[in-house]
Amino acid sequence: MLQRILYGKLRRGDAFDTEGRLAAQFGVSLGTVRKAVDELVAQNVLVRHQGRGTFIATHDSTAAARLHFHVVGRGRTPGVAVFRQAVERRNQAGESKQGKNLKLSLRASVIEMRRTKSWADESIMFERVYLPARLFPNFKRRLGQARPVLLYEFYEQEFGVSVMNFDERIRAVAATKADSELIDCAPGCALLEIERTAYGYDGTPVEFRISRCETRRRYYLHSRR
Amino acid sequence: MLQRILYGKLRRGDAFDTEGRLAAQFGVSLGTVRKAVDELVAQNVLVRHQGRGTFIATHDSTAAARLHFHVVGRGRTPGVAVFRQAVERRNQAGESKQGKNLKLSLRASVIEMRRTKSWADESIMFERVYLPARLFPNFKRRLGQARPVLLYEFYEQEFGVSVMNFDERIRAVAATKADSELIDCAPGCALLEIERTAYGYDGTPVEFRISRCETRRRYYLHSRR
DNA sequence: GAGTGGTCTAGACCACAGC
DNA sequence: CTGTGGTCTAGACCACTCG
Repeated sequence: MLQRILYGKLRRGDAFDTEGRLAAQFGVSLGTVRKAVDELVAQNVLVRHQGRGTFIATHDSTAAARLHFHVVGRGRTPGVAVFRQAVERRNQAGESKQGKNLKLSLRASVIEMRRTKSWADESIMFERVYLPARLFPNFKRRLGQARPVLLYEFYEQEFGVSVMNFDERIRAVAATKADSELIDCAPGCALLEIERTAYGYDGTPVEFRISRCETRRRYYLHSRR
Repeated sequence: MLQRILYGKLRRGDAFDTEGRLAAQFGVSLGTVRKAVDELVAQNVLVRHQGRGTFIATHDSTAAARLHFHVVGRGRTPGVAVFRQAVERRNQAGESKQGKNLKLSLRASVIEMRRTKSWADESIMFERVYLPARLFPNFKRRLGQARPVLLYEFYEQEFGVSVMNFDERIRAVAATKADSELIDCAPGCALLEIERTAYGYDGTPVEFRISRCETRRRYYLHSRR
């Protein structure tokens, strides 16, 4: 019910309607509206601020970043920086793993982005990111020289694409020679491979990403508390 | 508020009080009770069944197992079996990693269990499990010849210890020679190392576990949907 | 049919933010 | 001071389960 409003015109971060107004608009009681809003808050769609109002959640908050950023340093705080970033466009979605994971039709076009991440002068991660071109028009031009670390914030601000959920499939793999040139590790050393599919409001895949990460001084954290 | 009742006498799986009765007992209205119960349901403490009543959640349900079992096969369904299991008791908690993770005092005693898991005739996982002996009296005797696959179900039924939450820290490591004798893989091959701390109702650590897992035909799944 | 949870209503009062 | 969300109340009616 409330999802309809989100699809409409509102941008993330905007104030949402008052609970009282919503009750009137939908012709239901306040308690019912509160329950519906509660559910959307639980799904990180809305954020409440007592005395101020209800707002549409954004990705720039540290809380949201924590939901999507799972590799953390052992001990000291991380100093993340993006090292290298290259963008390419492909028209071959169809049979590839990326196309399947993004649930694209055979000839839909896909944007590919490669980047490495550094952590305190050490190159620790190599990522390949795939996006359905349909959702990200003029991607290369809009990216320009910017090298955003938080991609989801960038997607949201530039394209209105919000990541709500994800699946991650994690494996241990041996570094290839190519890996060892991009990540500070010897060929054959153990790397974490994280394959992620990210989904939007409506459950459509909006990003597919494969990351390889060196984990001698960091780890992937999965917490349920 | 309702936690108090759980600490009391009720066993898991038991029927819980009626919402109406709870409202009367606590001197609050039905709506308030419903909200409180909602929260406990969200935390997997209670389960509602319309028309039957509210029950204390158990670990034997497949849903609960899915919350705690993250390594899944690629494609076909898994046939899990426990291969080997050894129990040992130690009186040295203190300075060890296990002791720290279980937040034990220096001289508290710790139970150690080692086991391997097989999946379709292939040995794929080696686990070391550490338990605070205080919570698991007569562990070795009570285990007897049983080799439970679902340890959490066993903890719950035999000791009344319930796992509610966890942290998992995941790394990629190279198999040692010892690993390769327990897991079907060559020395040096990449393994997933999963370090888990499990917590009870009150947030106390009740189990610490280190697993090494071969991931050529399976992966660790982390899903937020 | 009696008892349970599931959903909803139309109010009340409080805590907090911002002018 | 006004408007917002936060919490609570005391009912109502429905859907489901089980004897």
